[in-house]
Amino acid sequence: MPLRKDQIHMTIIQTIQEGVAQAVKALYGIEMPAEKVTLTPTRKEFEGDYTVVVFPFTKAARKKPDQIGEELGAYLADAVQEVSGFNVIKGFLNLVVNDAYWSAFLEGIYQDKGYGRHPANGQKVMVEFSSPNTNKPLHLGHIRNILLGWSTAQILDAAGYEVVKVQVVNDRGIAICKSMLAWQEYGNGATPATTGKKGDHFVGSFYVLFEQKFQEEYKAWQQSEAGQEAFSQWKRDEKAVAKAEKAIAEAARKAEGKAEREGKTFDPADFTLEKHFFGSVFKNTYFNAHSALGQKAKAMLLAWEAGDKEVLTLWSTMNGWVYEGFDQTYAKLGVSFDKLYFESNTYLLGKDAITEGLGKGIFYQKADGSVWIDLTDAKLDHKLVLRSDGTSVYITQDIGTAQERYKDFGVDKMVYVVADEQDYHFQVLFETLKRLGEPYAAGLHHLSYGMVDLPSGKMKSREGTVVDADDLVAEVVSEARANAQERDTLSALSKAEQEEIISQVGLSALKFFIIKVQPQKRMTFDPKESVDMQGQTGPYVQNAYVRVQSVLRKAAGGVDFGGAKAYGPLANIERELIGQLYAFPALIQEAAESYDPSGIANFCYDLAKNYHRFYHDHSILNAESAAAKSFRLMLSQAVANTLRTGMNLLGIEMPERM
RNA sequence: GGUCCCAUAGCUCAGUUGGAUAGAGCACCUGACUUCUAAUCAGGCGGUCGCAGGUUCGAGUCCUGCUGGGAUCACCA
Repeated sequence: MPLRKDQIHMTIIQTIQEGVAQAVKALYGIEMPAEKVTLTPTRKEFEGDYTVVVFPFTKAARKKPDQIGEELGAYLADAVQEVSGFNVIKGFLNLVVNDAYWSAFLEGIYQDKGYGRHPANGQKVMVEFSSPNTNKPLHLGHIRNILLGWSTAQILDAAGYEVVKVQVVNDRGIAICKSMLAWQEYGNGATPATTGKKGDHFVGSFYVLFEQKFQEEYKAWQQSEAGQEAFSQWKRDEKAVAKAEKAIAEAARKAEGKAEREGKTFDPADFTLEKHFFGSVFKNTYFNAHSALGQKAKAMLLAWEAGDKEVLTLWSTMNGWVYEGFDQTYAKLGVSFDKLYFESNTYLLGKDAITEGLGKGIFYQKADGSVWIDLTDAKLDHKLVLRSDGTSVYITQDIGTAQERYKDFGVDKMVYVVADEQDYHFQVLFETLKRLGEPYAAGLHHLSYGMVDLPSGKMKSREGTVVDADDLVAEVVSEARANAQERDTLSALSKAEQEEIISQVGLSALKFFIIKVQPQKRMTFDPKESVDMQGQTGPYVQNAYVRVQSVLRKAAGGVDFGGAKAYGPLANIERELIGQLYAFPALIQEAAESYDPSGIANFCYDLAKNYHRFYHDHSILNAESAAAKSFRLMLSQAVANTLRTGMNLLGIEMPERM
């Protein structure tokens, strides 16, 4: 009788742990809870499935590890039905689980395409990701964000949560005004349609144009009397200069070290007081107080806030172009959202919460009218939540938006996928929401991730080293196309089917490359490696799945799983594969709890790797017996199901052939 | 100056609650397609797990200090 799935999963490890706890009590009089027994998967080079570490018992038992191992092993082999054998090596007790147990397990799951997924747990979670600004197209950094957000959402779904996927569109502010202004001044009425450009790229080009014009203006001003006067006036502030000199020396030291490591030239002329002053100290002041373009952009922002009709029309037109572009990119990446929050609707939210919190003494007001929260007892700082003129800041908005979302969906948890430069912001936000007594406060999580670097260093928009999302997708897909043409395995299919597969393969290379790295780590993105399709890559995993599909097709009419029971003994690689399948549901749970999809990616790779080896070493359709054939087909089917589920959790689709 | 993140092979990365001789891929070298798809498999080469202490039967993993890299500490978002 096949065991029920949920029964079979979590039990063998627990069964052994119980057995060990019982054994040490009977043999040595040691009382110990079963879950404290250290049980690890047996290393490949030894025989066995699970290993009991016996060192912890040496003291109480007053015996040598090897002897304890022998005694425990004998006890377990006798007392635990599933344990069919054991060996002791250097104080480690390796236990062999009998074939019948594994066969029954496999038979219980191989038909289940959703194997590994958990039943609904009644909880609701919101995942926020992507959240772009509308002034320029998506780039590589957004791709990491989107892939993390999407896969986390899929994983939470598989772990039993009801998931709501949202993004906040940062559609207002000075940035979009810059694009609008540049279009108004230099656009001559051009549109994405008249230029044949994708909408987000079109608008982004005007943002770049604004920055160019601004830089021209600023450079000229720096040489002017007013500019030099500002500089020399600042130089009289000894404290500021001393601080700047320190910062410059530090920056120069780092740049020099870096140049040396990478064999590049180091130019000390880049680290002068004047460059530092105009580059970082004074730039905002210039934009706000001196720049003609800055004045115009700010005037446009004010007009927008005042509801100026003409400005609003231009704003919604240009944002509309951007959304068309974003939608195409999202569609290509295969992601979607359940709800969009627009900053233009939410930027005024949160004030009520501040007023309310002020009444409760959670916030305090300074003489100038500004409102603050004191978080020093939470090892944070004092934080402004309302300006002295009564207007909101970023965090005010986030408080209001969180409340709004809770009203909309009543979620138990909220996950924010945002780069690690905002770690502090989210600490403050979550602590504040906690003090406000929000019902979801315990379920807040910032899925923080490291920046994406290029082999040449940081991406810098000013230096034009930003990797565009659309270009990147096009590149991996065209690489996949070239590979497919060379291999010529798809020629029997229609053009549309071929293109779909090519896109699936190319995207899997890109997605897998990014998602296999743990979120909190900075990662180096080498474009050359990202299009690799051999080795530890998405296509490698897809290929294992495709091999199964091919075998199943070839066995058509002759697929018979019925004889599997009679098969035995299992080969090591077969046991190993089943052991991996066995661990999958718990892995999903773990990935959900840690909000980290990278483990799923590495699992898929390991499973595919073992399957490739199995496939190479053992014939399936021409197996030595009918029983072996049935069993291996069953195993192949189960591996394919698991690979597909696992890769889908990463947002990667599996082709039937490639 | 305060706080946070990161450091494992030439490069990119894994490494379960602390467990055996620290693993993959790429690159480089050698071999395997008459055989279910070679986007594959097998073998070789490659390590002071940043440094120094500490806890432990046992430390890449936990604690402390240091070094290096990154971020952050706005009435910006």
